[in-house]
Amino acid sequence: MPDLPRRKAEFFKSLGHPLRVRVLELLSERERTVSELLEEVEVEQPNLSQQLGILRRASLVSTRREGALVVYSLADPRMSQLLAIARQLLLDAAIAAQDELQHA
Amino acid sequence: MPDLPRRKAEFFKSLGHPLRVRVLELLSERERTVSELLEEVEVEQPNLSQQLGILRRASLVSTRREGALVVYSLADPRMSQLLAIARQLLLDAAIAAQDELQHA
DNA sequence: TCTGTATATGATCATACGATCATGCCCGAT
DNA sequence: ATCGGGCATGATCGTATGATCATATACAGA
Repeated sequence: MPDLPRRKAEFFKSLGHPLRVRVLELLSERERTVSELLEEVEVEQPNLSQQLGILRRASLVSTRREGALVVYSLADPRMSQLLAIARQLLLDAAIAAQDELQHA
Repeated sequence: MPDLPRRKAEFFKSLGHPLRVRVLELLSERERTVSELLEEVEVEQPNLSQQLGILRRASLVSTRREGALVVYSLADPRMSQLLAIARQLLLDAAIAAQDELQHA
């Protein structure tokens, strides 16, 4: 079990990109093929594929082939929880920032 | 509420560094002064301070001055939860990887 | 006010990351 | 067998990030 902080940082680093976060949120709803993802996320195909590769190598997502298509899904359902907590945290922080401004 | 995916990516990006993760985990236990942190984390002072600055600007930690010292603490207790989930996720992934090797 | 300790900031430089383009591979259909 | 769609990979290049060094600021005590 070597170097947990480092592994954890790798993990979070993989989450540190708007496109990758977007993909994970889409996959939180349901699994999708690459083409489906491609329709939702205004980027070029190689770019998406590159980012999917990063998520794959970080084991955040898993894939299976379905004929000519490749289906992506979350590797662990707790990823959804994690994203949800992050969302709440951010929303509350935003509200707090609002309040700051009000009282300034 | 502009650009939530982007903000979320910024958030995770802030977590994407071994030293910063380490600091957040130390702060999960209890608040600490910079010097206390410095004793635990084999890096030079300016380096630590730089990373603390990133955590501060991302509003992941808050600080207060105590005389000559500066005390750091988590800005939101849910950060601990989030780190805990990440830890579990990683541990399970590691175990799964082990099993793979066993059966290979 | 001067000094030392605690912490932060700026500059520099090497490395890592990501967008883009070109190309390669896999698969189903003809 | 070959052709076209669906996806992945490699190369290149601009930009962002982080380690390090030098220096600045804040504070306590003398």
